[in-house]
Amino acid sequence: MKAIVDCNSFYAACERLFKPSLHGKPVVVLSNNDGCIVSRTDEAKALGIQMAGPYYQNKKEIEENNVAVFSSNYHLYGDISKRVMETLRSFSPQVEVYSVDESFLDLTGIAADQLYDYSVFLKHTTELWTGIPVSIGVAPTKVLSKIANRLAKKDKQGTKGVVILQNIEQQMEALKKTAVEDIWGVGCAGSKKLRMFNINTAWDLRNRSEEWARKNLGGIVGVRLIKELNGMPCIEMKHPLTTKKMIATTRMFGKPVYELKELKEAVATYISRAAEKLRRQNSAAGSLSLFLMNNDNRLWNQYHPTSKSSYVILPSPTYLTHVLIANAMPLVEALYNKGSKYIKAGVILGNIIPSDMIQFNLFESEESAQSKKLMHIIDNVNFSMRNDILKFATTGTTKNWKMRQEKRSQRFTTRWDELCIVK
DNA sequence: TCTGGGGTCCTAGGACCC
DNA sequence: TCTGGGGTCCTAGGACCC
Repeated sequence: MKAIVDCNSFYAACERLFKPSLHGKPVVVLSNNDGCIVSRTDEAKALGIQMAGPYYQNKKEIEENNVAVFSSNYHLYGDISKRVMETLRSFSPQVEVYSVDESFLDLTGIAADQLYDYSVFLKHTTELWTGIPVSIGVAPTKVLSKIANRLAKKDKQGTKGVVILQNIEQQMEALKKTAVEDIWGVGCAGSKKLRMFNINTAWDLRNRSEEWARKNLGGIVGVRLIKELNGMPCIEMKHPLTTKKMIATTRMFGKPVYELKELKEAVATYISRAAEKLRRQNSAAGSLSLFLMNNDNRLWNQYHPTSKSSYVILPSPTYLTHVLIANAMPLVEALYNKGSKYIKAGVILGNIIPSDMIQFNLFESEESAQSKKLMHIIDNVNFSMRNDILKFATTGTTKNWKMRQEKRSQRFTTRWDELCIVK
């Protein structure tokens, strides 16, 4: 059996952790640039505040109801997430961290009649050790456990936050209660199609044949989904040490950018970030792609950005920040159009290989050994001091384009000077 | 005025090869 | 006049996830 453990309103819960006065009160957390609402407590949901809705559209509701608002504080959430995952690892030898706030656990070996008690104990321990409330779904497959989890979350009182789908009767009841759009793996396009076939619940879909799914539901993707709904595992637990196949850093600017110099600074900064992630997993990138997004074609106040992109295959895979920056700058120049109003940029590192598999070419100088040391020092200093104490000059010093985060809380757990003060 | 960021997987279609 | 079949690899783009 597989469990999915999902933190309830994770970002908002992290904020509450250090502001106990917010318990029982509505709280929302905003995306980068304070753009959208990305986390809401149950109290905020009850006020009708929509997930992923733009902040400014909900502002009135928020102010009238005294909703606490926070900008995203990724230092805090990342650190709390680690504590939660560490706790989960003491309950199962195989934990797959699926996202910042959820993990799959392999519960093979737990006796069927013990699953419920074990899950309840797991839930209580996690909440006791970390202060973050969680919901748990347990079932033979990942898709079914996601369905169980959703039901646990929806009815926290009735289920006590734990739902187990062991036998077919329990599964049938759960699937009948689940609309097709709420199935993990069925998105907007898929659900529209299913509704057209008069397939409205997960139970309806479960009873379709694999052949039908192959023809009408995206080939093998659909077949897998049907099997998983029928309790036959097709989506296996992922190995914890798998490395990323692409690494991206993309961001909206805090305010529009018109100058080439500023664009170059932003791109160089994003590359520094991406290269850090690359080195953290001991990889090198073989290609770099880059996009600039402008908002020149605004019609009737509509949000209609257009983006231009370009890429380069690197002469030899690398993890060196300055080499990546040097390769990217000509691309920025080529894409830049004077007079355009740029609102976003991004870099994506691809063709990723393990760094010890780099094949140096004939003309590689001894410089690379030096550079390797330099990267090591930069990463260590930046990791311990943070705030990019060491950086490349091309990343600029003014950063007019930096994102807005006007309501960010303290980084309570990762900075000495921002610790929580108890009177 | 104001609409996030970072990933994965799959498919179709083109280029190329023998 | 006649103009194959089968395979691989790569890229772009779509769909989906949190």
